[in-house]
Amino acid sequence: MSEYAAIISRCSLFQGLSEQDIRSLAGICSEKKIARSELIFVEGAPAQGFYLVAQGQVKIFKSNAEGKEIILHVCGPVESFAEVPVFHGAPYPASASATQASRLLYFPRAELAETISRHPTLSLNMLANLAQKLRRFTKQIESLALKEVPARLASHLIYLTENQKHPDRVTLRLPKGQLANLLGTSPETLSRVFARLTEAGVIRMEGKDISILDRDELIRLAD
Amino acid sequence: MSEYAAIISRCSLFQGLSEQDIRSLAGICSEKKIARSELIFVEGAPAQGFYLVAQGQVKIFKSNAEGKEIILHVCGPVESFAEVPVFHGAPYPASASATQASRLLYFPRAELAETISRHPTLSLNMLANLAQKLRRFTKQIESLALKEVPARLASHLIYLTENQKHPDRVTLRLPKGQLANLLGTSPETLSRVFARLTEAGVIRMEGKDISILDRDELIRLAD
DNA sequence: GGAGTTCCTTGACGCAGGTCAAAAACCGCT
DNA sequence: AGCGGTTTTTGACCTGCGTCAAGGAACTCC
Repeated sequence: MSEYAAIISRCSLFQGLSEQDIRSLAGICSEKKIARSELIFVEGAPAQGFYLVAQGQVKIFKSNAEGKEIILHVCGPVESFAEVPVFHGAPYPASASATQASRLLYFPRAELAETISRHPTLSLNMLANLAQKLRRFTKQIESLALKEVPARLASHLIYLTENQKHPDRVTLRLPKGQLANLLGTSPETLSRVFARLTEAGVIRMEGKDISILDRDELIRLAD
Repeated sequence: MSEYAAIISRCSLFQGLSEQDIRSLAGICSEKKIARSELIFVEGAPAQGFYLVAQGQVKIFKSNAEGKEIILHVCGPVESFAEVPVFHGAPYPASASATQASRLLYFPRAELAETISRHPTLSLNMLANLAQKLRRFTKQIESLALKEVPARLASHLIYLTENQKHPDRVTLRLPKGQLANLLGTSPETLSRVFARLTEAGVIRMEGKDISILDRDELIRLAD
């Protein structure tokens, strides 16, 4: 099995496809190497396909004229992004750039369309995938509109501990400044909130490694 | 053609289906009458199907313990909501209630699954539909995180004028207090911002009817 | 080892907007 | 027309957090 096929077969989008289908997808896609902090596409650019992260990490974000940015999503290996524009010729609704040097697989829209229509499984996977993203956005909107920064941070920390071996220890996969953008706040404010949580004995920080000392309190803070 | 079939055939989800399919869908669904401000479902409740608005208006929202709420979406006639849970047994991610007395068509998940898998067109419609909603959420997140209230209101007003006959006149379909929830602010703040815009000669208000006097300025304010 | 970079923290300050309270306008009903 | 209920407006007050500025800390590259 080719390396591309191996990556593709591990992506949730393509679960349940035959080995032959995977091979044909591997034939369709092309590889892109992206340097750290390089732009992959900008909001408003015409969209011709979607991406799958093979290695590295990518952020999807919006920014305004003053350079303030909000991160919508962070994608690691075997996650896909920019599927949305595939379904109506519209331009990308947000920008993407690499937070680490990355290797991506790119699937052009045109070649993909045929595969999708031939495979009900694939449509259903994509539906589940989009539905999942909608849920996450829902949570993010709720956070921004209804919670203040300490609650947002608390629920993010709890979220990070979920689906993970050790329940009381997390490692941030993002620099703190970027985490601030993800939570819709400023680095300064985030730093202060971290300090307060440490002060209160709820967490302990060593660089990007965080220990949860009082999970119950964290849950209470998250609302 | 039955009344249900007529409504179903006007919904974007079901475009391109045969008349016979529409009839079979009409057979699947059931009608629910909902009084103004009645709850349709609450966040966290198990989800067994999705809805289509036949008459009236429904809001999808989240609220926290203190009763603060953020409106995620407002649906009018021939719009569908709560499609997301159809694709994974998960509970509703938000609550829904009627902002006006409404009649809804309800499609149970189980009966629907069969129809979906039989109709690639339907999957593609749903994909387009979900993609559309993702775009809207993207905008909402951007608004909340990157813009202040006047900019949010300005872009909402501009949005309302789009897809509409008269470009300089809009009628709010929501009470102002609810609009505040949609924009992620309080009725008091919204009222003040409206007053400032009127003062500045950008708009004129007569109850729920708003005239745009200076569209360019509104666009500038929206960022 | 020193000189940039990039990232993080801390302090001081100001303001957008949330909250509380009360008045005013509006609405459907009888 | 008048009444009880919502909805909207206005004023006064207060606070969370964004911003500016400056100092550390950690990492990379000669």
